[in-house]
Amino acid sequence: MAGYGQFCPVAKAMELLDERWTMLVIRELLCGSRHFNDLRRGVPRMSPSLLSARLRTLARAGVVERHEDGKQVTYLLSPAGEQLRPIVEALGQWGLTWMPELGDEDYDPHLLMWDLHRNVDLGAVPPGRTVIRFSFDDVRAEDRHWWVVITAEGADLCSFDPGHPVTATVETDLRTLTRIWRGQLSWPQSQRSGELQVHGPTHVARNLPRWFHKQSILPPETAASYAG
Amino acid sequence: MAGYGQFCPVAKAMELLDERWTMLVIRELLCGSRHFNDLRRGVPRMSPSLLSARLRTLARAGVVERHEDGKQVTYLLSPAGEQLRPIVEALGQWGLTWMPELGDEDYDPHLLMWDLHRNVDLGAVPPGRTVIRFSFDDVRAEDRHWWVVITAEGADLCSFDPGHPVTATVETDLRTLTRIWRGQLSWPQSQRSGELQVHGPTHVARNLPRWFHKQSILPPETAASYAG
DNA sequence: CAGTATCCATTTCGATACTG
DNA sequence: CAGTATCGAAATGGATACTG
Repeated sequence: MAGYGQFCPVAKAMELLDERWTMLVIRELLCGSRHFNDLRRGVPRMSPSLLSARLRTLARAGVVERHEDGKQVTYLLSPAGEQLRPIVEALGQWGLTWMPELGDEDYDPHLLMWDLHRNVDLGAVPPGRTVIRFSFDDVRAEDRHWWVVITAEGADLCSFDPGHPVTATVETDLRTLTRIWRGQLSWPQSQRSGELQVHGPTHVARNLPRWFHKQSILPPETAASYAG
Repeated sequence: MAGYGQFCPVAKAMELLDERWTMLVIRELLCGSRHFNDLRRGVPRMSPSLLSARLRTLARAGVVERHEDGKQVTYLLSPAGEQLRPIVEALGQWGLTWMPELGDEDYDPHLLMWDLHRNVDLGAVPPGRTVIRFSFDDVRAEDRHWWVVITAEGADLCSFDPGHPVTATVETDLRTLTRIWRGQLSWPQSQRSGELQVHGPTHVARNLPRWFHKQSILPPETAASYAG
């Protein structure tokens, strides 16, 4: 894609940032994804070659730093990339306010659970192992059940029964949990209406909403402690 | 172009905003352009059909309002569009800081003079008619000379001699004035180095930098008073 | 002034398969 | 794990001319 041929700094910024997927890759990096396959999970509809191309472009532009530590490849935002954080947050806030409608395509249990599990507030969850099963009654069998396994080390996401005893079960539909997660609906509200039910010990049912709490976009230090 | 298939508000915002040219059209509207051909002057490399398509998309999304007053068609930002102002400003600041390099393609006397003339601080210019001629010694003859005619009513831009007596002449090269205008170089600095010369009465030479002063992005009321 | 219409070159992207 | 390779379909948009 050609540039805009304008000296305007907005134009120069958008030459880089308005390419398809680019802002979402940056969002993933802001959320703490550091490795190629982590990033892929955040943008699963993006082909790996395109993700690779975008990362190269961002690195060339000085927004992303690519580090090779032996076999391990790590992508980090440079200071320039880090300074996009308030912009990405503002775009998210704007999107939530002014483009609140979702299409059928936008509901995705993989993406939802991936985002939920990486926003577990480890400090809020009781010590020991906690296993929460999520079940979506309106999703095809294959993607219906999810397990979030929380220990002091972090939170893991499974799409199959990991075998540990389940602490509590959340039964709902994909739209409801998505709307809660986007901040358009509250947990208690949806529990009262019956759209979402938590089965398990009372204290768990009461506190669970606090365990999954979307930080707007996690600062990198915080995100690092979640790496799993 | 298909959407992203993500519930993330950033993704929903970018589905609209990351299409090529879209942010520049919004920038133009933020600067106070209200009519099709005004907008074209701000994005001259965009084909009219594409501009038309983008305006339609933005109107459908509720970011732009299209008003027909008789034959006159006016485009205005809706509240949703207006709330993009801080984002566009932040993108400009980010672009200036982190993508400061310009390519040869980015230097454009038309665009520069168009932007300069619409940022004249009418209150700072002495009463009566003031005519400033700008001459770029490194631009092909056709686009070398520009006249900015300032009266109480507003500032007009001519690419031909309008015939009025010239109050002062600015001689420089396109790169220098572009860099000044982007805030990467100061007027006095470039005058000292000789890259820019103002020929005319001393008080004019001294004050002229204050007459052209880029407001980051003009609020609409202010912009309206410049419409001409 | 405010756009439409047309048309094709180019780009871009998605899908899929494959590799060290 | 971290990508590359390939390929074709789709769409994107640039150029130009034209209209009420």
